[in-house]
Amino acid sequence: MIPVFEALADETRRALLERLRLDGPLPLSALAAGMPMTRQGVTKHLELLRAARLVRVERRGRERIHALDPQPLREATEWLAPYAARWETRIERLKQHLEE
Amino acid sequence: MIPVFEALADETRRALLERLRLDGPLPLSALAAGMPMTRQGVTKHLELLRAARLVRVERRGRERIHALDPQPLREATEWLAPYAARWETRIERLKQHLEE
DNA sequence: TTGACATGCAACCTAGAGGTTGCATACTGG
DNA sequence: CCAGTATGCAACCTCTAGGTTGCATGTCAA
Repeated sequence: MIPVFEALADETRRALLERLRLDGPLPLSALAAGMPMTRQGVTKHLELLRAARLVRVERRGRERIHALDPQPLREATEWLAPYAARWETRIERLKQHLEE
Repeated sequence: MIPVFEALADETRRALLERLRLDGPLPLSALAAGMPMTRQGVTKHLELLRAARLVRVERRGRERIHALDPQPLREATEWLAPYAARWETRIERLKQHLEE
């Protein structure tokens, strides 16, 4: 059980999550392409993201499709919420943004 | 320039931020008391939080008062916002499904 | 069937995070 | 002034995160 903030601490992992959010489910090879590291390096990051329940993996033929699961990010947002009260009336704008 | 998620990745640092949020500005000695580590250990974490602009330090006599600065947490919340849209729409879909 | 592609598995390397101990420095109150 | 409190500074230790290389396995396409 990897805490979500630990998973978010790494730039590579954040990039992977962004990629999955924008482009939808992808196989490892697609995720590894364009990354400044080896495929095996990306694999390790994906394993950690999976341990943090942020990605779900599903076999499809010889590929393994990785899909985003944003649910654990909710904990993170909820942890941050009380601090948001500190930076004051900006909350309203954020609320509106979230409701869109 | 420490990215904020890296600062949030450690349980001890999150505890320090919580403490500062709830109890207001505190000297190092007060923050170190009750922590399961040495004062110097706490110092290192506070230095990192300071590098991440999450705490401001101010000398007062022989004490150094540490105060929370929640501003950088806003970046974190904003980074998370688009993902929140995902679980919101999921909930909406679920609602609609249940209403059928 | 046979390459070629997608991935898994394991061993290995290295820098830095997270912690310690020991001592130095600075301020304060009586 | 002196003793105690608050903190800084530096060296050191250990473990693991983040990356590599090399090879094995499984699957598709012709």
